[in-house]
Amino acid sequence: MGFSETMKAIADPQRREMLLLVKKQRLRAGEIASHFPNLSAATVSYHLSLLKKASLITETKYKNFVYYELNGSVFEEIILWCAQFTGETPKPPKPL
Amino acid sequence: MGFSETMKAIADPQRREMLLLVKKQRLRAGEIASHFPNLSAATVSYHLSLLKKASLITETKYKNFVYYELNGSVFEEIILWCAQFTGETPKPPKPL
DNA sequence: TATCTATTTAGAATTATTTCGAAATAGGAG
DNA sequence: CTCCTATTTCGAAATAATTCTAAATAGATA
Repeated sequence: MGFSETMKAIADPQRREMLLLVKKQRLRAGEIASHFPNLSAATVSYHLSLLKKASLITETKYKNFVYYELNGSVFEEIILWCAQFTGETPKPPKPL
Repeated sequence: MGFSETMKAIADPQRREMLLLVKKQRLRAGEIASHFPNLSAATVSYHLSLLKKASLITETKYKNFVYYELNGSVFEEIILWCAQFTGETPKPPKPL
């Protein structure tokens, strides 16, 4: 997926919370959903599908469970993109 | 502003293009708008206001012009946030 | 096979974002 | 003071994102 979709996925605080959950350990969809008592399982599934489309997580099916885990490599691309905006010539503020 | 607003601001490709423009040099709102022939000046002003609320750019008023320039420091915060998801224990994929 | 559990998909309602044209603001020029 | 230029704000229309319930899917178990 493209950079826009990745950033959009990360822009949502509930999806960021999901990333933190699967960072610690591989989890089933239902275990993730149970961390969000105010969301339906269908809504959590929707958010997970966005994270998966953005390659931020991967899924593995086993028995009738779906396991999700983090894919850390995409974050390195984001870091590279951000780095072009940091540190470059501290630019003394010239008068207009 | 919060992290969500910052990421949401960056998630839009037109706003990212604006960031690249003001990275090179401080520009007036009208100069930025002229890089987007398919957008009205009002729309560009709206996007710039989002970037400003996210502290990704700063504005300076002089005569009846408004100058925008990049604020690189926010990108360092994004990099720090992303770094927590990279490199941590390459995690051999265990069987389920 | 019939049924149960885990999860996703479909469809609809709600809310948020993007965009425009028109009007408002602000400062400079005549 | 009056007009002009640069930019933003307002209000409305179009588009996209989020959420739900209900139905569908898939695999396990009795």
